[in-house]
Amino acid sequence: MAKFEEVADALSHRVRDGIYTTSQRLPSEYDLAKEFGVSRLTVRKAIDLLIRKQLLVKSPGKGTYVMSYSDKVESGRMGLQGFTEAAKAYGKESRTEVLSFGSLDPIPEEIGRVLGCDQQVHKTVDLLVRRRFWDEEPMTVEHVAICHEYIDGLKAKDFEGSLFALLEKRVAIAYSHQEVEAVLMDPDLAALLDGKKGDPLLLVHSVTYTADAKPILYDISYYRADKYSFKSTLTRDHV
Amino acid sequence: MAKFEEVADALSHRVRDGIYTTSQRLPSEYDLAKEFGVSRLTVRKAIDLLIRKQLLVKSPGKGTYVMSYSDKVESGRMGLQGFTEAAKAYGKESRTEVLSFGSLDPIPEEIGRVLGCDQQVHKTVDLLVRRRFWDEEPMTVEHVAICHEYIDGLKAKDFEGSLFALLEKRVAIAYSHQEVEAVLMDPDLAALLDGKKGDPLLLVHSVTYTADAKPILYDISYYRADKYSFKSTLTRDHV
DNA sequence: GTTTATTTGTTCGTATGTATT
DNA sequence: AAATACATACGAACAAATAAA
Repeated sequence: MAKFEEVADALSHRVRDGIYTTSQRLPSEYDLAKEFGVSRLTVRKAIDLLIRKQLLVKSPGKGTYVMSYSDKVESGRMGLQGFTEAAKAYGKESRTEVLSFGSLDPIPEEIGRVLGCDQQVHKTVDLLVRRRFWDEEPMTVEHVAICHEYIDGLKAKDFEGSLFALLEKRVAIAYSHQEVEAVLMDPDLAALLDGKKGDPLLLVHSVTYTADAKPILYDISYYRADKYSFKSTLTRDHV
Repeated sequence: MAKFEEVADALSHRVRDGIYTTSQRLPSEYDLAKEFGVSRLTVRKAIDLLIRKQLLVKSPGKGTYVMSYSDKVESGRMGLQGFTEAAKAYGKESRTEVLSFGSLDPIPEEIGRVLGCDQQVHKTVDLLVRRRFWDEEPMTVEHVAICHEYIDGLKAKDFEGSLFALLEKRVAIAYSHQEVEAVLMDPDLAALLDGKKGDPLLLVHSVTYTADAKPILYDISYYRADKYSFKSTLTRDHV
């Protein structure tokens, strides 16, 4: 582990242990550098990391403070993660049922455009449909269009766990663009999600990319609104 | 403007002008440092800024790449901003109607806890209810509980513009915790939002804080789902 | 109200380590 | 194995913002 990560670890433990608490000012960068026996730049990198993790905030000329947070688990605090990983973080059981898996042909126009099929001829895209349970209650139905190259050789049964964990054995996942809408349940979804027509749903479209900005998958998911919400922390960048 | 911001500006212009395009590798940090006549650290800071702004992505040992993005405007790309500011960024007209404004008494338990009224006796909280239009269509109804100290002396009429702009004259806004849910419209909201009972709505709770992590306001907003969605970019932090 | 001390912000130069091709 | 590119780390100095004397 790098030095600045060790310092960041020590600082975040102090926050969790209550040595530094919400709204309290941390020691100055000079003092922390002296205490940890590192340069001030290293302390600044450690603090930057904890700001990116949304644990601290800074104010020029004033100091560094612990960010307020609720006791509830917030998905945004942990960055991009899949359903299985989120469930584990909550200490909940999750289970996944593969409803269908196979080649997507023909490829719908929007999916083809987003996944870059126009730039690459003969590109194959697979469609995976899954239903996911949270503590044995049906929570979400997802349709995932995945570029074949990243899941070549895999079978339906292989997708019963975390898709992200599976993909990361083959490719570095970097980021997702996500859009959240509210819609109403139709009869098909009602049957799958144990609800009824007209119930509220969160509809989430997302596209996930590699570190060199190549698309990996296009996901359309429906979440039961009474069981799921999206949390995030937005910062005001003075740009 | 600092040097690293000038470099960041130049780089982002090159991205917008298509000199560097999606999935293309940028010149190395050394080369950019030489070209701009600055140290490599300055280039790294510029790149870091553009990564925070979600314009670039890096991969160790490989290089720096332009992040894929859609042509659509994304609120997440611009960080924390209010309705008025978002409308301006879209080039849309927005209008705000103040439905009510006055002291909130008694203060509901949850709001009091979040705004820190338990730590500070005799704290006053005001309630502001507004309806907001987007291109002359009713888009959202918001209930905002604001700590009185930040809006002392202001009148209902003062809240017809951007609340953030108003607050920033008095206090530095740093971040918001936000939660998005899907719910159904009730008759009261239907009348205000020009919809009907049972239409889908996005319900957003948010709490906004200062840079030293003190709460400023608690906001509960209802957005017409057919007119509004939340976009964000999540990154996979390898932590 | 001005000065002074504190704290964060910026920038350089330099060296070495690690990951990828 | 070598070249390239990013990652980490140190020391030093000055600038800018804030708060307290």
